[in-house]
Amino acid sequence: MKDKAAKPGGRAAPAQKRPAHRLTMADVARRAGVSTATVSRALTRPDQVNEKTRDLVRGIAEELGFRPNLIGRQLRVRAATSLLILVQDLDNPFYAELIKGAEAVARANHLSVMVGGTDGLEEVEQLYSEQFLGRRVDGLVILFGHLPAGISPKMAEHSPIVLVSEDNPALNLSSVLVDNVGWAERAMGYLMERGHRRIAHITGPLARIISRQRQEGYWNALAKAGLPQDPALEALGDFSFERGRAAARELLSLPDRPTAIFCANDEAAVGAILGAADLGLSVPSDVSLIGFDDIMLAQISQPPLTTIRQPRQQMGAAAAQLLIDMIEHGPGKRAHKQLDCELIERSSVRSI
Amino acid sequence: MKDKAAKPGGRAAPAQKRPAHRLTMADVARRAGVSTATVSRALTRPDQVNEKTRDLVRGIAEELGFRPNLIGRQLRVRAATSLLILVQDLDNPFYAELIKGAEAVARANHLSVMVGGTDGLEEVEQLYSEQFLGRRVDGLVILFGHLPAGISPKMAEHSPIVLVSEDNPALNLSSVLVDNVGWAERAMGYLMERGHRRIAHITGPLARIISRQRQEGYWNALAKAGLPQDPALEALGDFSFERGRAAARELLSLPDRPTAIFCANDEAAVGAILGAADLGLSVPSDVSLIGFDDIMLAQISQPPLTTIRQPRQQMGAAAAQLLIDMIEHGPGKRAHKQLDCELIERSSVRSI
DNA sequence: TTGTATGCGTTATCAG
DNA sequence: CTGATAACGCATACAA
Repeated sequence: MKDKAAKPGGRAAPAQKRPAHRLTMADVARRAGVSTATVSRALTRPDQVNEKTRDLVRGIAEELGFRPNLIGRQLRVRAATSLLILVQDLDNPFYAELIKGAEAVARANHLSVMVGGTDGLEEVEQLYSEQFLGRRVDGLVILFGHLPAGISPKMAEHSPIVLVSEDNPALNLSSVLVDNVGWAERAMGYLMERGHRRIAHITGPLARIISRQRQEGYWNALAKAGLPQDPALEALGDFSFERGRAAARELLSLPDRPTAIFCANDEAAVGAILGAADLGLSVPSDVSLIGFDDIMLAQISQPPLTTIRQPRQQMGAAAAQLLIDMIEHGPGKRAHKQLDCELIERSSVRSI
Repeated sequence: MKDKAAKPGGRAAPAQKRPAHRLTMADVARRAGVSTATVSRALTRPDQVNEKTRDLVRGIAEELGFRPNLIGRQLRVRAATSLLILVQDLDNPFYAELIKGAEAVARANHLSVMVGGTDGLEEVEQLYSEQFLGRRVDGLVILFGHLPAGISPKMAEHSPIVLVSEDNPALNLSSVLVDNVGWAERAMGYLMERGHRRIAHITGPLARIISRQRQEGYWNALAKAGLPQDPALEALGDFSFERGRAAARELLSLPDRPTAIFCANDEAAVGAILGAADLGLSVPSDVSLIGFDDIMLAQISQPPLTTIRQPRQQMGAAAAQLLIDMIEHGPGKRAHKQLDCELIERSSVRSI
C-alpha cells in the first residue's frame, strides 16, 4: 500500500492530470506556490494582492483552465444568485417578452434567471417549489394567479415572491399588474364610441381571475351605458385560437347578431376572425373585433387587430426589480405595482 | 458577556426563533436529540433509520418547516442538477415547444432546466458560459450554431454540450438536427410536382448555417430539375415577418414573376402572404407559397401554410437525453442524431 | 501582502 | 441503527 499524505485532508496523490472541470483552488495554489486564500483573492479581489503574485496566480489559473466552482462559492457567500420565473404555458407568446424584461433587470443585478413551465401540473409545481424552498433560487416570479403546490400561504408571506399579470387578492403578495377591469371597460368604450351597442364577449377560462376581471369590465361598460346583460352574448372561451373561432361562430349565428365582439385575448380574437370568415362574414365590415394583450399575431393578422397592449417587458422588469428589493431589504417591502396599458388602434373595428 | 458554547463550531446561542428559511439540519437535530447524520438519513434514506426515530425527526422537520439546503447538498453530492438551454431569441415561437420537450426529459431525470436568451449578445453569452464553467449547470443545449462566448472549442470538446436545430460541423459537438438540405429539396420537389418551374426563394439570414443549408436544398432541387439558378429569384431574408413581406413584394414585382416561393421559414412565408396582398396578388391563386418549421402561425394564417414540420418537441427531448447520457457516461458518448421532418399539406400551394 | 484556520449545510464513511 | 467526523470548494477573520 502506498503512503497516504500525512495531513488529514491532504489529497491522496497530486493526480497527474485532473480534468479541467474538476480543478480546485488548491490545485492552482499548489502550482503557484501560494495558499488557496491568495488564489481566491487574486481572482476575486485583485487589488488586495501583490501585483506579481496576482499575475502569477492568474496566469496559472488561465493556463490550467481553472474556473472557480460557483456552488462552493455560493455556500460560503450567502448572496442571491438567481430568480425563477414560473409560467403555465411556455409557448404562450405573451410570456416571452415579459421574461425578457425580467431577465434584463436580473442580469443587471448579477442574477441569473430560470424559467419553468408547469403546464398547470401540481407535480411539476412541486418540483419547482423545491428549488425555491431549497434555496437554489432566491426569488419567484409567478405568472399564474396561485401559489405553486408545495408553497403554503404562510411560507409565501415571508418570501420573495411576486405575482405578475394575474393577481390573487386572497394571497397578500407583492404583485405587478394591469387594471384588467378598467382596460376591458376601455376596450368596450372604444367600441361604443363607434356606435356599437350590441356587443358580445368571448371570455377567457373563467377559472382564472384575469378572465373574470375582463368579464367584469365588459359588464361594467354595459351597465354604464345603460345596456342590458344578455347571456346569449357571452361565449365561454379558454384563450385559445380554436375556441375563439368556435365561439365567434356561435355568436355570429345568433338571430340578432352582435355588431362587435370584445375578446378576452388576442389569440381568441384572431380565431374569431376566422370564425367570422367561416360564416362568410368579414372583419370589420360585418363585425368589429377588439382584443387584449397585443401579441405579435395581432399585428400580422388580417385585418390587424385593434387591441389593448399590456406593457409586457416593463411588467417583467418591474417584477424582477420588486423581487430584488425584497431579497435585499426583506419581504417587508411588499408592494403592488400597477402599470398602464395602451389602446392600439388598428383595423378590426369600424364605426357604425 | 455571555458564555460561548464550549465546542468550537457550536452556535453562539440557540437563536430564539430563526426564520424558517435559515434552519439547518443542526437545528432539527438538536430539537430531536439526534445527530445531523440521523436527520439527513431520516429525510433522504428513510429505510436506513429506525421507524420511531424517523417519524420523530420528520415530525420535527415538518413542524419547524425545515427544508434542506440544496446548495449544501450539491456541494457534497456531486450529482447533476440542471441543464441550461441557450437561445438567441426567447420570443421566437419555434423554441417554446422544443424547450418543453427538453424539460420533460430533464424532469424525468430529476434535472431542472434553465433557459437563457442571449439576444445574440456576446456579453450575455459570457454570463451564461460562466454558469456552465462554474458548474452551476451541468449541461448545455445550444439552439444557435456556435459556442457561446467564453467557451473555447477545446473546452467544449470534453463537455456535455449539444447543438440543436442548427449545426456547426467545424465544432465537433453532439447534435440533434434535421436534414435541412434534404427537406428544403423536398419542399421544392412538392412545388415542382405541381407544375411550378419558376420558383423563388426567400432566404434566412445567410450568416446562419441553417439558412445556407436551406438555400443549398433550393439550389439542389433546381439543379436536379435542370433548371437554371436565377439570382433575381433569390431574395435575402432574415426569418422575420416584415422582411418576408418586403422580399415577396420585390420578387412579385419582377417582370416575369415566379409562380411559387419557397420561404426559409414560416414567419417569412406569412409575411409573404401579405406582401403578395400588397400587390393585389393572392395566395395560392396568383402565387404559391411553402414554408419551413410549422409554427402555430402556419395553421392560422390565411391561407393556412403548406410547410415542412420540424419535430420540435422530439428535438428538445432528444437533446436533453443526449446531454444526460454525456453527463452520466462522459462526453465520449458523442452522438449526432438526425430526426425526420414531415411535409404538412395545407392550402398555400396550387397546381398549375 | 500572505498564510492559517474555520465554517457555509450537507452527506459519506467508519466505528460503535 | 446511530453518532462523530471529515470532506465538498470557496471566502474571510485573524494572525503573522
